[in-house]
Amino acid sequence: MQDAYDPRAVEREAQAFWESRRSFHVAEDAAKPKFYCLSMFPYPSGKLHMGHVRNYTIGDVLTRYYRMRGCNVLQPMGWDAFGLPAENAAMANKVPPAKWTYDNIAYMKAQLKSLGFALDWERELATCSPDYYRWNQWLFTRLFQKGLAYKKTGIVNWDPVDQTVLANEQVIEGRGWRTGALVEKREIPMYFLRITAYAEELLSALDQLPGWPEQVKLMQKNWIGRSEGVRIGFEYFLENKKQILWVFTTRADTLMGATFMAVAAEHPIAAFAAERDPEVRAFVEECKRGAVMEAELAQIEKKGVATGLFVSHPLTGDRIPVWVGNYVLMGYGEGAVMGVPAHDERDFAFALKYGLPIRQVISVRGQPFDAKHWQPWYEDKENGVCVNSGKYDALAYQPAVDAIAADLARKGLGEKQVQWRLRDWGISRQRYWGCPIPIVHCEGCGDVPVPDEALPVTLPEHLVPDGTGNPLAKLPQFYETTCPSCGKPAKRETDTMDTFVDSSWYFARFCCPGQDQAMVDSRARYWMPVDQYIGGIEHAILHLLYSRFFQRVMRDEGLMPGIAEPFTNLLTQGMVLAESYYRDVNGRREWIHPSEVEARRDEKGAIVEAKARDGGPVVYGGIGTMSKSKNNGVDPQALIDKYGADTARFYTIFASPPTNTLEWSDDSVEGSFRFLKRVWAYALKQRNSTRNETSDAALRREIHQNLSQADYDIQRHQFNTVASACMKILNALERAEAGSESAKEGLSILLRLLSPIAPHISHHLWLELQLGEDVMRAPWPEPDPKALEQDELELVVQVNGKLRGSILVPKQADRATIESLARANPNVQKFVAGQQVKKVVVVPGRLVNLVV
RNA sequence: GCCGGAAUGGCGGAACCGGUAGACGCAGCGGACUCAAAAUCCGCCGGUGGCGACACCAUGAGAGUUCGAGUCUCUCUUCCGGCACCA
Repeated sequence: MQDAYDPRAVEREAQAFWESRRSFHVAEDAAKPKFYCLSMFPYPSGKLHMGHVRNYTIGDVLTRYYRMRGCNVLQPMGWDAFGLPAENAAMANKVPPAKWTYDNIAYMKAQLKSLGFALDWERELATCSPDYYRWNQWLFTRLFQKGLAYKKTGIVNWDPVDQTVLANEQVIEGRGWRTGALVEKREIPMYFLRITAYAEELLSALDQLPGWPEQVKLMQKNWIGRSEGVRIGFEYFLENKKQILWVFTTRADTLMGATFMAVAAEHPIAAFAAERDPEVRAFVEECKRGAVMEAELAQIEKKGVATGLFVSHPLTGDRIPVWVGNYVLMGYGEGAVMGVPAHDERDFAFALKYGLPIRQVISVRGQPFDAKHWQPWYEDKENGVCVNSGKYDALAYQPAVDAIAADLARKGLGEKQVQWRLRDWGISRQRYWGCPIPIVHCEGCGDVPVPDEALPVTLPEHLVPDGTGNPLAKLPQFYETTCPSCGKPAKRETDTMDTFVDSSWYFARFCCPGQDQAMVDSRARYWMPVDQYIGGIEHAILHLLYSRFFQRVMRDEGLMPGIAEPFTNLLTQGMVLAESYYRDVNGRREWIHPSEVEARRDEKGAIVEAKARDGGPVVYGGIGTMSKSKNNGVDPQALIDKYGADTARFYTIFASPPTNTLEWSDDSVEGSFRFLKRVWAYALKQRNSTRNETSDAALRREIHQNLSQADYDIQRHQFNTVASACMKILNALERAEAGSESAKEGLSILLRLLSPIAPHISHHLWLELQLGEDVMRAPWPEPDPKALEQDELELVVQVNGKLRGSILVPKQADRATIESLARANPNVQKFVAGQQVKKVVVVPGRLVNLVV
């Protein structure tokens, strides 16, 4: 055994041991409980970043823990390999996205191996491989035939200079990222997946997911957004033909207060009015500029223009003006809303701005209406009753809604309706580096899905995009084809799928390596659902919702009968954050890596001034996620090279609990390395000491107390305190005599506790001290209840809730004994002196509180 | 703007159910070893007052519930994540 801890040698040796024994390979085994532990697969962006190291270390800790607990654990790894960054890199370096992606995969795979993760590499997959994406295509054609995939128009960001569709990320302050041109909205035909058909189930099933964080379930619930309301029709005449403008509202009780209508700029009424009225046309045009992001739309100034059209109120027949409003979303409800200024904050502001009438129809506690001191009565469904509403006066919320809905129904101008916020999932992307949508457009037959025997539609891998549209659309060899139905010349669809499609079912594919006849096979029914899924909180809504949707789609295709939910337990890892700095170069931000910046801070730690190493001043860009675009990523490779994988793993676990954000700090890594060196040194000391049979009760108590706590902590996924427990056990061992039987037991416990976090050093020392053959296969240590027993307990004594002393009491002491011991404490007497004790609170095993 | 989350020493964090606030570690300070440095080891380490025993203050701000609040309730502030074409 080497005197000094040499992580490189230890890690090379342990990894060779695992490799030679295929230690991480697993197969279906009916004799053991299965445990499918999955971390979100990475996008092969180039190198691993700290978020990956954190994510996969957490997964590996659980994998190794459950193995030691006797489970058959599957932990696979793959690559979410399609996506925009590959195209950007291609443009920058003139290299095809395929080559860039495969090179990155090779590099990152080597990095993952060097970190010693217990991954079954025999199941590796990449979503850009035809073996994988052909099943995207296969499933899509099934959904298309069922009507669960369909075509309609969708709105995209359009760069008028590059003549290309931009991702939201490529729109910077309303302008194209490469051209700087003002971005426009454009409607184009796209394919959609009918996720709304599953809205009800996706919502109600959240209640049966006890293993998911409440936070994530709530976010999904709000995203799906079920609301009950009334669909109301407002009649109008257009060229002497009766038409109906439909709106949806959750506050039908305020219908009598509707004084205007607002429609989205994309609404047919707006288009009609724009044809006749230049002012409306100009406004609609204005609405078309700018990006499509909801976050942006929600923050713009609320503006509108009157269309000159009027509708009639379905109950009173009053004439109501129709406006176009830039705050009305075409994608939600009917793309039109009724304006009730007195009882909606946004309508109120709109009415004040444009001088529209405000009519109070709900009253809370009889307060009179007063525009100057308007309160959001609207919110108060509990206490409000109808006023100024004719026959509905004095009705509360629900009776008013019921009565109004019934009256509307009688006229054919309304019905109760359930409305969802969730929209169907537009999957078409006008991009090259993605899974081709398997559709052929035929003049005679329309949109024809590619038949199974012609799948996959293979993506050519040699193209280099240039930023002006999809190169597939310029490649006749790709798009020129014949119709599968009639055989005549036809054009292949050149859009590719949203990469979220790829990641919505990869977990099932991991179960079925080598299967080339089907999307998944019976092995998926053994492994699925995933028992523990681990990934960033930023995926709380979209990725997880799409996966839940896909699992149901696969269930309904008969691929995995009865399995509705893909992930039984979910751990949402916090993000790894770092500071960022930039300087302005010709109006653009040039991001400077934090390691190149020296910052001056005030006494509270806030940054007051920052300078780049080359001397120029830089602007503090705030703390945020590590990202390429902000050039603030910390390369874990440097960490591994300097300290080894075990230190990198131990640090990420120890630095903070997994669900917290982790603010990167180089300083703290040193302590983790120091700890591992001390473990090494202690093991050496124990190996060289003379053995004896002594049992050390105090040492055993301390070790088993920490073990017991660590076991609880690992089960509740608070891994940072498991690492702390390892340190505490080592501290205890170092204080005690090294040759005793208890010290030997303590080291054996320490190495097993440490092995999921720092597996290489644990593996090495386990062998070196002849504690067993392979620590990975050793049983997880159990706390010994006998070691935890104590004859005397220390109780805290408080007077009026303030700590005044402590007492030592026998374990079996009764209340009276404890109370008299507490009163006898001198410091307690000082504070009780001369006052009457009104009450004594005794918390067994903890404290006594005297109330005076 | 909407939805979700977080806030505890100089820093990361601990405190499981409402019961000793600051475990464990980092940084810092003092010391040992050394010609010296690194490494290692020992000690101190929230603030104020006090020689000291100890006392008072302190968990983003303000209120409330309680014998007792970092933990529960309400209001607010700041920061982080998501908002449907980044993955």
